Amino acid sequence: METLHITNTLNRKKEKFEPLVEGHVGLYVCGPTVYSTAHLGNVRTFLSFDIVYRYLKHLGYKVRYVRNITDVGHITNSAGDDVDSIGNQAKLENLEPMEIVQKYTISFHDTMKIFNLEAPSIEPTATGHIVEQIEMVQRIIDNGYAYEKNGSVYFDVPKFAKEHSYGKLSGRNIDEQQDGYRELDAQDEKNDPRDFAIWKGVDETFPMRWNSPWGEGVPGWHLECSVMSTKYLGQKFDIHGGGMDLKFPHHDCEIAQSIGADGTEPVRYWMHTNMLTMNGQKMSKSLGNSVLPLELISGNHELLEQGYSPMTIRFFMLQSHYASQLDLSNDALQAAEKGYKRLANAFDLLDKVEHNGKENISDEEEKAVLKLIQDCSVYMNDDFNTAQTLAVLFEMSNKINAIYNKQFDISLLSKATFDKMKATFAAFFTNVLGLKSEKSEGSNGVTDGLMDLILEIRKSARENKDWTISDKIRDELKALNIVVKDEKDGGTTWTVG
RNA sequence: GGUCGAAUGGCCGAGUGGCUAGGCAGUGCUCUGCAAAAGCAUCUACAGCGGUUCGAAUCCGCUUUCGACCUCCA
Repeated sequence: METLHITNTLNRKKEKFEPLVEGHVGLYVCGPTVYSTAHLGNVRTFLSFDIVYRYLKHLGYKVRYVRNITDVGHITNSAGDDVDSIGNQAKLENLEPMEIVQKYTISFHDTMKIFNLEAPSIEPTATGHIVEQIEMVQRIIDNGYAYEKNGSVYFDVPKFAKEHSYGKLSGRNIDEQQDGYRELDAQDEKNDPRDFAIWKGVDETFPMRWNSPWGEGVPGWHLECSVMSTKYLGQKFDIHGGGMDLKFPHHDCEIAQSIGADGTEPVRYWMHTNMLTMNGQKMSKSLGNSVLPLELISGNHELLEQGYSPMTIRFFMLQSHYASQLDLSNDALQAAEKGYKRLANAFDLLDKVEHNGKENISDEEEKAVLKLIQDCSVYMNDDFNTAQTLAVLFEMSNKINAIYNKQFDISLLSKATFDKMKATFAAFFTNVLGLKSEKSEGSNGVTDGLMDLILEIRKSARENKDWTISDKIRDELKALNIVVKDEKDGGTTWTVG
């Protein structure tokens, strides 16, 4: 594929991507609710959109990437009681709601950084856009798609559905939804069980609340995304993403709200990432099978045999397509760890291999490498196929390794092609896939100096064919997790891990 | 019950109507003082049953199994 194609979950078809404004892309992703630590499933979704963001930029687009922070606890009805997730957590931790928000926002940012995710261009908060949310509620009321009851405002789904399509993202038929709903609670004031709150009146027992034309309350869950995407990207914008589990009701409601308020279908390309599973089941807090990023890195979790580095985890996730379910398991992670190391090792060699200037070009080899170079883009253009792109990088690493170890005659390639392969490998490894070498993190000036000294001593031992000493040094270092490699040309390298 | 999506070799995972994805593990060879790494070669596949087709793991139907959403979730 010469140009980027994206699977649009609105129609489940792979479509050619053409931005609204040439050269610019507006990207909105539903961010986290900051009332607890993000788990790995959350990381997977944001990682998937990190790739989208990075690749769009790689293609030369100017991207405005908006990812919100939900810092208003949505009011949910649990066992007849209204509960606000952030307020609830604040009570548990004996903190102010905004302290909870601050604590978990920082934690979220730290986690994103650990996995080398780029920060979005704008990270707006729900609490920072209360005014705009009230205004949007008013527009929806003015347009006749919402009604006020006892200080709350509800979106009138049946009325909207008569004039527009409702539930098309999730493929839901409005008329068939009646049965699936629970019996109305006695205090439920909606006209129809399918209606949803866009403003929810609360009393003084809720610490987070704002004044509005309908009394004190909090904005509805779905509203903030509609408001902030409209504010920063416009009434109509290019890409809206999120986890599959947000398709319904969250995203279907967003569409309804935008049309209800401004008469505009807001999103041109919807993207949904699939779930990370653990033992075949969706990872979620309520199921109690979630793994926290730091637990996976340290290995400190009852289901884990060992810890895995952040880049191993990133690589592991990139080996599958974002739209497929991915199951977390020790076997898969261990395989990923070795695979990542192999690729990272080739990346580290890029600086050490140079073309010798002699060209005795083989058409076949030249063509094969040129195809690899092109394939990186071809596969990324095909709905961000990171798995295939990694496969191409592995093929390039074969070449790079072979050249480095003099198992392949570099003169069979032109200097131009060879240099292009190096540049492509580096660009896709670091900029597009967001991987980096973790090697250097175990060393510093002192270790480097010590290692030089030790290896110098070992070198003289080897020159004297004193294998006892040289092997002892190698074995003892190995016990310290330092791997020593003797290379063909007589040199010796070392790595941690 | 409704909606949607899966089922690929020992494991993980891409994927297209005809052309060996890739990684991990295994086997053989080369290189090497020995290792390690690396390179080359090689072995295990497309849930089952029908259908469409010159040709299907890929399209269609049925069966079985599994998952997601329908309540907060990325």
